[in-house]
Order: sequence, then structure tokens, then C-alpha cells
Amino acid sequence: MEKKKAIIAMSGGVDSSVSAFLMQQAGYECIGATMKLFHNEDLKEEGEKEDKTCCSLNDVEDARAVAFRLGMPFYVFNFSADFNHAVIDRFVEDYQKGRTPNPCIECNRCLKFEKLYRRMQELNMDFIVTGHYARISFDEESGRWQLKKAVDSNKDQSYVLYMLTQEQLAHIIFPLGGMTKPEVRALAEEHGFINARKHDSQDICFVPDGDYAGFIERYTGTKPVPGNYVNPQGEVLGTHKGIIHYTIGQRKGLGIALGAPAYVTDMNPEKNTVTLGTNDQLFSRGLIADQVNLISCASLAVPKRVSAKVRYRQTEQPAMAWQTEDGRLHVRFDEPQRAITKGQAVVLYDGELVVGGGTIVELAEEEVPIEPNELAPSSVQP
RNA sequence: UGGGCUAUCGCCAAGCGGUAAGGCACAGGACUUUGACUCCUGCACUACGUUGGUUCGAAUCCAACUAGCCCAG
Repeated sequence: MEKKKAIIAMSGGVDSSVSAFLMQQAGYECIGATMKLFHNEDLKEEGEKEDKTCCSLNDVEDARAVAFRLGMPFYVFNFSADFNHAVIDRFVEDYQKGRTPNPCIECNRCLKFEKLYRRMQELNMDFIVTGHYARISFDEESGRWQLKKAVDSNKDQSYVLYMLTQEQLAHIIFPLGGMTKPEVRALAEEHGFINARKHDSQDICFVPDGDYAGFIERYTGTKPVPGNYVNPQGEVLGTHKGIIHYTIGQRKGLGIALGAPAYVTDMNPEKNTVTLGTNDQLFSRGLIADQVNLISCASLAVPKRVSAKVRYRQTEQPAMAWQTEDGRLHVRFDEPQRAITKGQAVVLYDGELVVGGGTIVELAEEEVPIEPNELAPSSVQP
């Protein structure tokens, strides 16, 4: 019987390197591939911190070294044009419209599991493999592929994978879903991978210095337009640096002293205003999302009890979720949530399972449309 | 230019004769495959508007000056 073929998306980090190793051990015919996503060299200024990115030249070399060590063919795919319009352009546009994008999710959606996925098919291969911490399994009963949280809850990345389709899930393998980070590092160490002790990637990969607003300025070649800080009553409090500098719930970097901590509670791109308020003005109960993708079930026409996350690093919160005719996802939390932010993803869970998710487009204070026969599910009882 | 009030870190603000609280802002760090939030550390190394004076000792008392504010014009 012929070996199954897998293409390993290798970033140059520990996780994908160990994934490659595990796939090889498991008997797959593997090739390593690094996606060149942007011209990293362009970003370098003096004092660059290149070791923080995920796609720098050094990272490519690290990936290449690991692939070489494992004796697998290694390719670099130049996806920078796609990355530019699918990730960076949208990132910039979102900020300009007062939203707060999650570029990692867009990258997963459009590059890793779309562009690279198609490349995998073109090469007549069977699987795409990444170092994400999440688990995939097939559920006989429902006949659906399921995405589950990682065993290492500390590293779980299912949140950024909610957009995976049934077709994609059938051709993806996450070798690290059942492992803990320390185990992964130990394996890397044991096999002498040069990146065994490399720190985890963080920050936005194309903004290595963390100054995303500065990046937008350089990328667009335009200065953000200053506008007014206003209070919830609309009174002017001061001058802001341009709407792209802010996100809902932000406290630091406002540069304005109001006596008590002030937080961004709203932004109005038309009026170019940023509303400042108190922390307790940030809480709201519900939201509406589009770009919906469902995994554990085909539809949420009937409201379902879930736990939901509104940002990557958040513990899930009990909520009800349902879809309307237009396909949009509505979520109402049991308790008000802090700083629900347009542009971010909401991801729904049912225990370990990812139910699905979408991109937050609106806040909404609406009641759950009650389905008579859905009343009093056991999970609501104390 | 008659009367009254106030002047302390970038902002707000304690202090009322015994040798400069605090909050906000800001900076650095931790956390983190998004942005945030959060947490930790630092932030007037005897210029407390200026100049004198009284005191063992003053940001704290007195005087003049300067600036701003208020009420009268």
C-alpha cells in the first residue's frame, strides 16, 4: 500500500518542526514547506527584533535545517502577494474602520488552509499538517469531522481554527493536539532541533516591533488623522492620535489624564471620534457575527447552549447561540462580557468540541428566541 | 492696578512648622501566535511661582514681586 503524503507547514518554530518529525515517525511521506508571506527584509529598521517573527529569513533557514535533518524535501512557497491582500490589506482596512482584526485568523483562513491547502491538492498529496494545538476527529454518529480543544489547555489554539470546513478538516492533521508544550520541547531537544529552545512566536508576525499603528502608517504612507476624544455624553475631552491607534477596552496609550483610569468604549470612524468611559461601561451581553462557520453541527437554527470566547485569551463563558435566516450568528451571554470588539472572532464550544464561530460585526442586547421544547436543558440547572 | 482668591511632578491633588501621600498619564518588564485587559517595577536623587524674612528647623508663618482666576468698574 502506498504511503500517505503529507505537506508540513513549517514556520521554523519548534511546534511545526516536531510535527514534521511526528508525521515522519507515523510513516507518512512528508515534504516540508515554508510559506513566504511578506518581504520581511522590508520591515527591518535598525534595532530589529527579527527573532520575534514567524517568517523571517532566519526562520526559513531553521525550517530548512530541520527538514534537512529529517531528510525530507523542503520548499518555500512565495505567498506574499496573497498575504498582502488577504491579510495585511484587510488588517489595515479594519483598523481604519474602527474595527480590531485578528490577522492570525485571516492568515489561517486564507493562507494556511486555503492557499496552501490547494497547493497540497495540486501536488497530489493527502494531508496538510501544522503545529497547531488542537485535535481533529471524525464523528460516526453525525458523520461530521470535529475539531476539539488541545489536551494542553494552556496552549489550545482551537480558537484560531474555527473557520475550518468539513472538507479541510478531512485533510488536516494536527500532530500536537494531544501533547503538552513541555513534551514538544523535550522531543525537539532530544532530536537536536536547532530551534528547540526558541521562544514561542507572539505579536503580529508582520509587525515584529509591536507597533502595529506605525506599521499601518508605513504601509499606507499616510498619517492617521487626529480627532476628538469624547465622553459617552459626547463632550470633547481631548485629541486622539487617529482611530487606528485604538481598540475597545484599551486603557494604555491614551495619553490623557482624567483622574481615573479611562477606557475606550466606542469608536466612530465617520465622526473620527474615540469615546472614553469607565471600565464598567464596557460590558455587554450579546453580539452578532458574520463569516460564520459551523463545525460540530450543520446549523444553529435552534438556539443552543454553548460556552463562547470573544478573544483568543479568554476563558469560555456560558451563552446561548443561534442563527438567523440570513445566516448570521447571534450570541447572548449569561453574564455581560467585557469589551466585546467588532472585528474579533467569537468561537463557540460545546465541552471540548468547537461548535463554530464567526466575526463579530455588532453588539446586540437581544433576548434568546425561546423554543418551547428547548426549555430547561439540564446544563442550565445548578 | 479698588477688593478677594490661588500658585506642590506632564494633569489632578494631599500637606496647615519638623524635614514632599495618592490617582491619572508616562517608561520598562511579565503574560500572549491578534489587538486589548491584567500584573510587577520605576517616576518631585532637600529648586513645593520668585526673592527676601521669622525660626534650631518652613511647602507649611510674614513681606514684596510675578502669574492666573473671581467680584467690582
